Amino acid sequence: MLDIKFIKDNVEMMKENAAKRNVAVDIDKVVSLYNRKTEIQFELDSLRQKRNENAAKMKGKMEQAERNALIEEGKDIKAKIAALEEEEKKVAADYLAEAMNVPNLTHPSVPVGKTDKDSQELRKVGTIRKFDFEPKNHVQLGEALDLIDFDTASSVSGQKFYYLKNEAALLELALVQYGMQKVSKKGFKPHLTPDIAKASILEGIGFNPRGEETNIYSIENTDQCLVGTAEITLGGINAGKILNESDLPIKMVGFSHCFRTEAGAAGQATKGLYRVHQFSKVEMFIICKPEESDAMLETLRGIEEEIYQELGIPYRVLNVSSGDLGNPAYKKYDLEAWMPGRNDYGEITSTSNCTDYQSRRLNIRFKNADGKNQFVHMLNGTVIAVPRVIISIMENFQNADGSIDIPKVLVPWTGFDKILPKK
RNA sequence: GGAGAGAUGGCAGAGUGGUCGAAUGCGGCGGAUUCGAAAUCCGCUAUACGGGUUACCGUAUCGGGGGUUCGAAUCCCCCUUUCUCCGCCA
Repeated sequence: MLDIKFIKDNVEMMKENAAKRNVAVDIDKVVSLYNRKTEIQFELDSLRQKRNENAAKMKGKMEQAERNALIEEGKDIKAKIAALEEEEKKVAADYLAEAMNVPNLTHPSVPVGKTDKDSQELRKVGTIRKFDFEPKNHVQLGEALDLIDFDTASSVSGQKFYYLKNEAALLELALVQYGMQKVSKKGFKPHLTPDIAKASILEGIGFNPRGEETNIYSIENTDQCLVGTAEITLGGINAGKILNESDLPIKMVGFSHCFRTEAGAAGQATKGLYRVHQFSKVEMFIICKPEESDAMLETLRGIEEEIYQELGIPYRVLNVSSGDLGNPAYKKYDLEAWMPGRNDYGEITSTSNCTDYQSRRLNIRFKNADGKNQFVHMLNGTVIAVPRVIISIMENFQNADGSIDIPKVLVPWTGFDKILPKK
């Protein structure tokens, strides 16, 4: 959601922006619905003023005939208000439905393009290993080392679920510990978050919890959903609040399970742990003043890079193209890790500056130096998306004898430095 | 899951149909007093939207939604949520 006044004043620019981002939205319709809504509100206000004045006249004692006349007038006003309110409701709903589809503005440095292929590679970090043996992918390794069980999970839970077993189970916990410790030492307050949130919060963050295209599991007979990311519950913490300027920036790091229906996603590119219905994730979230958000995005990207350098996983940094940003993001960086099983890079983190797009929907503001309430800027970034990091570790650090090396920084949390072949 | 009691401004807390955007206290801001401070006294002290675009005016908001009424913080219905007690449970 953007400031409607800004949209009204920049109709052409908003149309170009939506086109650039591959978003079908009727800007003219948004503006005309808003104008009609304002007209109706003005009429309603005048009618209500009349009603209030009419009622005020009846406060004291008066002739019954005079009172009856006023009551008749009041009834007449009441009917007019009711009719207009009906129309207002309809127009307001239509307006909101269309306005919600307007994407955020786009940072000037974002490469224009339709898909992820148009994203700009900023740099590659780390050395891609040349194997002197035939490397296995993580599915093969997982089976050989008794680390991952897809078959049992599919009979117990359904396809695209998995059991992590033995060292892999401990590796998940180690990654979560490592991520939470690492980032909380940088001033991010650690949170364990609910895995369920209300649909209204999902919408505020920019997810669409309903409809055929949705990637969200909803809970039958409630207005609650399984979260797709802790971004939802971390962002929801301050919904409706007016924050003090001195409290900003607010930096949080949260752990949650993430649930995604992944409707229609299947095939070789998403096999194994790469795209699953449930996974664990550590996520950063920042609420800050508007002028700080550009720099905060670089901070988040920097932390992500530091982590993958420490883990020793080769990666590249992408400046995500306009068509692949999603509605809330103003600018987004993805880190893609080298995954030998794909013989390609695969997305491992994503950090976005959503400016005031989410804060408008969630109504999160701060009182600025002039005493005015201003919308905050909100950003998020992945620390550890557990299954994809496990893929990267298993595939990059496998040895000819079938064992897998554990990155040094994780050893304090795993308690072992190697996963050995089972007898 | 059952029973009961609540939800009012930054906080505490009055208010059971029109004189209530809301008493009073605390807190906050400004001023008086003082060499200065404390104490005391006086005044001000919610948000959003819309119109004048300055000192103003209007509308809405007393947990949320719906209803009754000429008129609702106040009456009715539904929901949410908090507390207390009981049950169940890791």
